[in-house]
Amino acid sequence: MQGQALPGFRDFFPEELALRNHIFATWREVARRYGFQEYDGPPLEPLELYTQKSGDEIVQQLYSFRDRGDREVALRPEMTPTLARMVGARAQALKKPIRWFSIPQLFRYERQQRGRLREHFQLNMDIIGEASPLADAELIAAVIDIVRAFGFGPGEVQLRMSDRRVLHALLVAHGLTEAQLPAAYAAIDKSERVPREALAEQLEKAGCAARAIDGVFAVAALRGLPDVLRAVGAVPGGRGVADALSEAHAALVAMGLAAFVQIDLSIVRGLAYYTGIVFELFDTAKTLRAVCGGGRYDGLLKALGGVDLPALGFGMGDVVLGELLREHKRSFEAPGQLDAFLVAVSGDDVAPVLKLAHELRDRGVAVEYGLRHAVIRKQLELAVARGAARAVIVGPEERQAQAAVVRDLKAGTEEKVPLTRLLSGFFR
RNA sequence: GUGGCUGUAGCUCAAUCGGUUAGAGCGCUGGACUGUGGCUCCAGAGGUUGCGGGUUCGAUUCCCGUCAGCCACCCCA
Repeated sequence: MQGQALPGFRDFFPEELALRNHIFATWREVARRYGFQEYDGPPLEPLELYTQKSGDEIVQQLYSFRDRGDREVALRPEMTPTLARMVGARAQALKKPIRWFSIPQLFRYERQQRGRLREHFQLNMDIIGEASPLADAELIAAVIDIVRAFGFGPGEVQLRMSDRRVLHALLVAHGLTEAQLPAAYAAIDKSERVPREALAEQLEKAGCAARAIDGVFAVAALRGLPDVLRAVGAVPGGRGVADALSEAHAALVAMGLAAFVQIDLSIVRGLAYYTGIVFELFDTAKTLRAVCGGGRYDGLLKALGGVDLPALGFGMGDVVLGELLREHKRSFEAPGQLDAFLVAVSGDDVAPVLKLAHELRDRGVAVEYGLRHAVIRKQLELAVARGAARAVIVGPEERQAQAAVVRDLKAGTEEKVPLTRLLSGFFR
């Protein structure tokens, strides 16, 4: 063993890169359908870009170091600060709403687990400069269409959505103070995985009264728009706070995507900067981590020192998605298959095969041949192993006839084809 | 960063109570079938049993450390 890639980093063997490329191609295709433009930024950024608003504790999770120019730098853990800078630089000139996407490789220095490496690729789609809930619905629809494009239905994946404004109003109505809200959000976020007693204990430590704690669990248990609207309608200050959630949901219903969507107030999202609708996509078996998460972060661009524009976005990583695809055995057509493998019967046929191969390649046909002359059986073996659709056999008899024998390697049938036809239209 | 479980060939696994030369299937390479692949047969390559130390006459097996993977915590891209 010559050693391996660093912990949490991946080598991509051809089959694995084929899967990655398939994922990227699907992402780009859906982004194109939704009219998003692709952008990118540097993988290495100044450390302050991530510490200035997130606090120093995040440095623990960052892949950071001091470079030769004595600068504190970090491999990007997320794309949003870069996006904020780029948008800020041209905010005046860009027509709103801005619809951009990117597929950055992101880095995190933490112990790896399944679905969680130190590096991954993540589709980011963001809409900037639009406060309407239709923007939220637009992004959620894109998420759903991506998994649909991979062949998943509502029985396999579900998108769960909530709204920070609704959570805020309900929690305050239950007697929680602003200072207690982060603890409450954390408890709600974990309400499905962690026993209630343990969460109650943590809320007590945060200073929550017993009635408030019951309120937190009541809020976390709310499912479905009717129940949410009823809860909101019953509290003071609840008027209108669920309008955006209702409108976005109605838009998704209008698009015909209702079967994929659940209103679920246990969805919070960990990041503190979310200000409105938040959502996550899960496999229904719930054996994996969230496939995707996102939401509205209206104050973030300004906080990052940029322009004050409403914004929302989501991230979808290639690791969990890849596991989901593998788990459901979603196959795909491996690209780059050979159109033909040329076979030289005798040593005298090698030069004609080279000539034919190059002429075919000039015409865009994917062609390979044996790099050392061998018996026909060996050449055909290699042709099959390479996944060639056809073998083109050139021997003394065929050369005499200005033709070649084309063998269909799947069907096992053969036909004699004139060289002129091989070079014009037989393959493409 | 903390705790638990695991580690034998490229892959899936075997090896009696601690017993001497660590095996098998698949895959890979070569050969037989001599102008046609998948089948069959023959042969071969490939291992510091993750690594280091300890106990023992003897360690894949028992103990310690370390590294890596998995799981939980932390955290959530």
